Amino acid sequence: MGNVNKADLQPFLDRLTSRSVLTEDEQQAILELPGRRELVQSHRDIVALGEQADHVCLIVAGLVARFGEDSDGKRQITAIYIAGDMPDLQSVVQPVGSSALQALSMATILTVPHAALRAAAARYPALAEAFWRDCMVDADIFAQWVVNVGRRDARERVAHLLCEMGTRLGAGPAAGEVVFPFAVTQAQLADATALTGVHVNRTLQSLRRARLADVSRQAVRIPNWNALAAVGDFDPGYLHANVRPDQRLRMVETV
Amino acid sequence: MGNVNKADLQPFLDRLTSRSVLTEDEQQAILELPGRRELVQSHRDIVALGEQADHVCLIVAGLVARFGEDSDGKRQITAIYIAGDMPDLQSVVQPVGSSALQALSMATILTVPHAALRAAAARYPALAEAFWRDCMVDADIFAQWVVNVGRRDARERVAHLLCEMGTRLGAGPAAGEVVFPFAVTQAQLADATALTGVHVNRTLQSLRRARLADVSRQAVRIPNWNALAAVGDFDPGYLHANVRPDQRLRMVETV
DNA sequence: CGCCTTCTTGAAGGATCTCAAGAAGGGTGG
DNA sequence: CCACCCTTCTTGAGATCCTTCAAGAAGGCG
Repeated sequence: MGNVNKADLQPFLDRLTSRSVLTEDEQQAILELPGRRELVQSHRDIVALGEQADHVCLIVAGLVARFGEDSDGKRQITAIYIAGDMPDLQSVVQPVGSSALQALSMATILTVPHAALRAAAARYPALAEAFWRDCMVDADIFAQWVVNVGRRDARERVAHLLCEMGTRLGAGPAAGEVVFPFAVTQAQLADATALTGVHVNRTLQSLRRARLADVSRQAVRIPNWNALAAVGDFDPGYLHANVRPDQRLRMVETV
Repeated sequence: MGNVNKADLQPFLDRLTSRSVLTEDEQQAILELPGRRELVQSHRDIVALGEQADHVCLIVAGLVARFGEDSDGKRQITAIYIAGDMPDLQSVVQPVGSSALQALSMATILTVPHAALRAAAARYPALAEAFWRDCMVDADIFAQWVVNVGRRDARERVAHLLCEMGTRLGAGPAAGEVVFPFAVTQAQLADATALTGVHVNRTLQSLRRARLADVSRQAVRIPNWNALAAVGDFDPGYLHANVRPDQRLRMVETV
């Protein structure tokens, strides 16, 4: 489906440099990663359950989710990934995963060989560090997701999820109205919040009536960010987004 | 209090080498890590919420949990750590965490300076790799925890948790009766399973009546491991425990 | 135009929570 | 060694949030 384009890798590099300090050379090494562009249809597996991979995928466009599954087929989304994310970066170091990756909507991905990432990490320890750090942010999000699903009621859960996605997509927080694209079905929201589709529907209606959030098939409109964040008990710290430049990290020396 | 003992570090090294291939020198570097032994009372914070740490903690004995908290004070355990675990290893690369670490029972820990771990990782890239890998196993456990809390009912949830802890503590799976020490209160089980203490109590009674598990304040007795695993829909793959020696991983070259 | 997915609504049932209070257990000091 | 206290465990009854089941409406795409 076509070869890699530097523009495809830029969002991933931006993601890394938003939290880690990288030299010019190190940044260049990221932009020069090889990869193959692919188009994935909605509901199609990108990584199947238990599959042993020799490449990772970088999301260029669209939404991708990590799925866990109960034996009686009840699905649970454990993470949602957006453009610039490398959802299975951990497979570089742990090739057999225990969950599946599936496109939530039509998505464009870039597959990058493990070998290339390992070579880059071996050449530049700061890249290994940045990779590790990025994975730990994902782990923080997992932990927060447990709290969300475990300790909040339907309305709070949905509100929290909308705030998380709005923040990660760079739309919030903001004083006025916030609108961001978020093309998921109510059934997918149900899989993410551990509710049923029916109850997600009623919850979205309730949020809309309360003028807290208006979720359509294409986008989310949040008239008052702070009000929704209060309902969802949302504290963005765990996302490690919007890190101030002087707080970006680098432990290793420059080679 | 008191100084580090090599015997304290051995379980951590065993944990690392159970999944990663390390040379003699690398193993020695782990065993020579400096640290301070400390005793932590039950219910005491080891790492407070949002605290910036300059050291990690290694559990020598006892149980430690990662806590998330709702704004109205409802607590949720997002992970339980046992002897040999380094619950905040990720802080080496991400020093400000977004959750607290608290002792579930009286625990002995070893505090190890970040500087020492960073030096070891810089000297031996295979150690950095092993650290990263270990963190990713924890992340896999988080993801599974989301499924557990999100998609299983009370009985399944408790059964799954018991199987997970039994497996991690090296007691299961086994054909006959399995007994392992697990000193938690019902309130703590409730925090872990996202139930109330009252309902955990009734659920434990139900498991006991069904001869599936007998949970006391000190230990867990599982008369029939496979039966409990079936109830809890437990598939141990995500724990990456009991990895065959030939499946242990090393990506980097030896220095 | 017709089909298939997604959304919407109603009604009934159930799993879990909340509130309340008493029993049991473990440790401490007199 | 007993008395006391505080934590933990246990039990009951009523309330509630969410699910399940069912069916029709709306929306998108060939």
